[in-house]
Amino acid sequence: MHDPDFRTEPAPGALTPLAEIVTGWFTESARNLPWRHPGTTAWSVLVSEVMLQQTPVSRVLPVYEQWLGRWPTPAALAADSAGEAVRLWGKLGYPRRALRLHACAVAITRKHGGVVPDGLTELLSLPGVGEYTARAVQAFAYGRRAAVVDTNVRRVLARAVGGQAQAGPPSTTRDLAAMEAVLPDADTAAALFCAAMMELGAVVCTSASPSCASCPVLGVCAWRLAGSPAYDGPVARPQRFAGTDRQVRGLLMDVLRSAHHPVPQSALDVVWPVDAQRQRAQDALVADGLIDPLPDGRFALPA
DNA sequence: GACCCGTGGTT
DNA sequence: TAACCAAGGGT
Repeated sequence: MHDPDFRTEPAPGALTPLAEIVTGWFTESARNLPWRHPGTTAWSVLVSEVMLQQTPVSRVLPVYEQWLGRWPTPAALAADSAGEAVRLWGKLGYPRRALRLHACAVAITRKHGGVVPDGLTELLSLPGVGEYTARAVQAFAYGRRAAVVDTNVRRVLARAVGGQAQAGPPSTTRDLAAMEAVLPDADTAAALFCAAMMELGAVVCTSASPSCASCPVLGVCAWRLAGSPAYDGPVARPQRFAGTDRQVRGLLMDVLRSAHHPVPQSALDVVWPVDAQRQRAQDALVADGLIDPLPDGRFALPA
């Protein structure tokens, strides 16, 4: 079978209108972010991607600079302690990411000759590197064609292509297929498109109140062309924070980060009045490897 | 798929 | 002010 009208068949290697517009816009107006600078290493891309997981750019920037200033290579971080990685992580949140990034540095140093791998399987085997981060490294560090799908890309695809106000529940299979369908064929064009889609979602096609009036994709957006119908899909239930174990864990870690020496149990006990919950959180942090119980009964960041 | 894991700015 | 939101990953 073939298309009876050859003129509707895009030329091999040609970009879709969406890709054409988004990449053109990105080339003109991309934010100036340090991990996009020329000379950025694969390691610095990996560090930035992990830090940016669930954390806004503005809060990542200072910590990113500190981390790479101190640990410019995986070997440099691997030679330091996990506790220092956690301490310099500061208040970025989800400190297990710091622990995993340190474990990444060790694995890269020992198993990959100090070079961040570029294969999907090798990347996915690294601690803290999932479907998003692995492909982000392939695309942004190595310029490879990879379907990079984060929350921004999911939202832009849902609107511009799917005609929906919001993205449905995440599904790696569906999400990757949706991105593959519009991803340019060539390596460089594909990587640029991924970055452009993320940027559009982060800056223009935002979650709550998108700036459609200034959107470069307005003319081809399926959602706008459909009259901006309201979202009718499933609604995720909100997650609380106040009073949860996560808050208690955060308070405990703040004590350990601030103290530059081991602390006694009493220093941890003062952060939360509910003994059972505080103890549960503390035990979980020990199990996670974020707190190191010393033989003398005191506690410290991991060695 | 559901749930857990931090933190702080914005609405 | 409570809820929402931010370049996800692991179990």
